[in-house]
Amino acid sequence: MKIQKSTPTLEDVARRADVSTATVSRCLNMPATVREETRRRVSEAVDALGYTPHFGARALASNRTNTIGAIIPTMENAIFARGIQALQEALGKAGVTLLVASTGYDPEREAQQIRVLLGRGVDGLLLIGEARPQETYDFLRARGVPYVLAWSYRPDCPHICVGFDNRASMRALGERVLEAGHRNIAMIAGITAWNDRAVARIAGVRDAMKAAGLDLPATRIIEAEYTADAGGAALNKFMALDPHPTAIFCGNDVLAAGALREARRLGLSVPDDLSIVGFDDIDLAAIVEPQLTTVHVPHRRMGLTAAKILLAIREEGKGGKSAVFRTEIVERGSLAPPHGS
Amino acid sequence: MKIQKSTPTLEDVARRADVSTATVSRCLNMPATVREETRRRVSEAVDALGYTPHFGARALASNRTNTIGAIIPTMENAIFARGIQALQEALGKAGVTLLVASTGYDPEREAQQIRVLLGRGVDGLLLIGEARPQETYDFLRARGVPYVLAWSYRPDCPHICVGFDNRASMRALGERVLEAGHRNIAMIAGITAWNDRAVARIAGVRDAMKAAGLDLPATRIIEAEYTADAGGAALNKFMALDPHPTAIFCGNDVLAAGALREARRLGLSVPDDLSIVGFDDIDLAAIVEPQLTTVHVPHRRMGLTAAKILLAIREEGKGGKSAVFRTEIVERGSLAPPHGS
DNA sequence: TTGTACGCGTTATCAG
DNA sequence: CTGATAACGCGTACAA
Repeated sequence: MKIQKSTPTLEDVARRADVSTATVSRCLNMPATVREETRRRVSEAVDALGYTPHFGARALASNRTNTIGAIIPTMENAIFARGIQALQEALGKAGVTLLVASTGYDPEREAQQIRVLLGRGVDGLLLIGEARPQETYDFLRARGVPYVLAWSYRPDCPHICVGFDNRASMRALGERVLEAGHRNIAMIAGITAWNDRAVARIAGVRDAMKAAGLDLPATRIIEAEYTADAGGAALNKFMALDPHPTAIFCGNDVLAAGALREARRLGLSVPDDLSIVGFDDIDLAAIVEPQLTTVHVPHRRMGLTAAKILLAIREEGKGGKSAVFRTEIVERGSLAPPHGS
Repeated sequence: MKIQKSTPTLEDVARRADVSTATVSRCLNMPATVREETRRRVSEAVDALGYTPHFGARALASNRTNTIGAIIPTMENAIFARGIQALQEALGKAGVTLLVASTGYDPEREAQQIRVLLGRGVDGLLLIGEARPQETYDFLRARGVPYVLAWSYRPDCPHICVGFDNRASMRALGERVLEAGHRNIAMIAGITAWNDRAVARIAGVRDAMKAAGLDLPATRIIEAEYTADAGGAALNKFMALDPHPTAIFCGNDVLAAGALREARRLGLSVPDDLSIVGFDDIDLAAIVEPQLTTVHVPHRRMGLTAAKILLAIREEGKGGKSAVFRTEIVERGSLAPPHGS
């Protein structure tokens, strides 16, 4: 008596069902082409043995993995977490597995992760944003991997994108702030290196100001990591100015929440002494006090749409159309006209 | 002239470096056994071609995947996001890829995801908490997959765990609340079905109360999804009671933040009219106003330790020891003695 | 130190 | 409808 310790293989199943391995394989992949009776015998053997196909072998032989890869800056950001979760759900329903990797906003690590995922034979790739070294794009193209850029969209982008126009969105918010009467403005931006969303959001603010004949000099912009603490520290510097800004744009809601907290610590009242606006409309935006005026982005819908596009590309080999989402401004309590206007 | 469209293989590299495929393979896996000069030529060819080993082939030949799977309830929860991120970083440094799947708190989907990951040949598995059907454990054992339970620990747990004692932690917080003088208490708990953390946290509150000769009847507990809105709704119900509770325990910080917001909406002052305490100490806890008194849990360190254990198990085949973390109470502004004490 | 050759579990292409 | 059998890309004894 020998104990079957190792995982059962196709051959084990074939032997038990008294057919060839080819037939078993067909039962699993194209059941329609197998006689009813045979199929029954096979599937009986399959679950008697608790057989599971070996993924690696299957990938090797078929050159297909039913796998999509997503490479994001970090999981510790609610916006990616939500979107990726939605992506995963949609993919899962189609029988496709999602592999997630993160880069810490480092383009080199992104390139490396792309290799890893390609090595794992992903059928397609989701990347965040457009900013990355040309070599990375070259590599992608050389390999012929379908990829989609998410969370970012601009007119004339030469790639398949599913996202929204960060610049135009921020410009719209900028106009709203200017309409309220603010003229002394500053911005706590995200780190712009290899982050086109951060860059675009700055440009959006500048667009709005330029249209009003104003300027946003570099000295009025502080780049900060996407943490509440960094947002608070930046706010502190701005408030040391005299006169200090009456309105502060933040690269995202986390920065804005941090700025808000720091303002309170300084004894300032928001929005009476100072207006603060964010971006993304994550849950946090409606939890802090006052609630944040911000730009609402449909993260989950973007994840869903990305899934659709990725699946379509995978099926039809090529093609795939970009998808743009509209954002909208959510007015809450953190924005008001400046004093004396 | 033919364009190399398909992925380069070991053989391509070998040809280009003018060595055998075996040597290339060795360069990649046991560099020490290859002459310096040869190694140089090979690695040159490798990145000239942008070669990446084919995962499936490697898994097939070596019967090893360098892959660990993690199955979590959801990515949309900061505590898992942080822990998983840390896990991934630590695993990545060891050259191991992390596969993440999520279940939406559904044990059936968990069982299914386990199957999927096993099919992909993961060398080990990280699961959240201890509560799952016995069949799932049986299956795991039958397959001989090493697994670790995380975010949860209790004395006498028969599995390898890396976590903290939810019950004792919440009991400690409960004692603090009772010390402050509260006697009229309620709890907004997480959904307890298949969630031993939620169950343990309730038990912890009860332990503390029982020790003080008090009782927490089921009518003083509302189970809510881990969202701010659900927390707010639950708080609303409790405040309709007369007399209403003076202190409210929350299953986690998100529930607490939601309760806090709702309290403000009702015109209540926290902590003057009502004390609210949370659990987890996520960033949010220090952002809301007043800041939350809560239980600090070292999520990142747990992820790191889980990685270590998983890697060790993978290396040594079996074994592996549980790791317990101490939590600590963080006193902030949301807890104060009740009125008139 | 390096090369040869076989096998890993599956799919796909043929004949039957 | 089913069965041989040749890939698929890599790791690893075994030889040299």
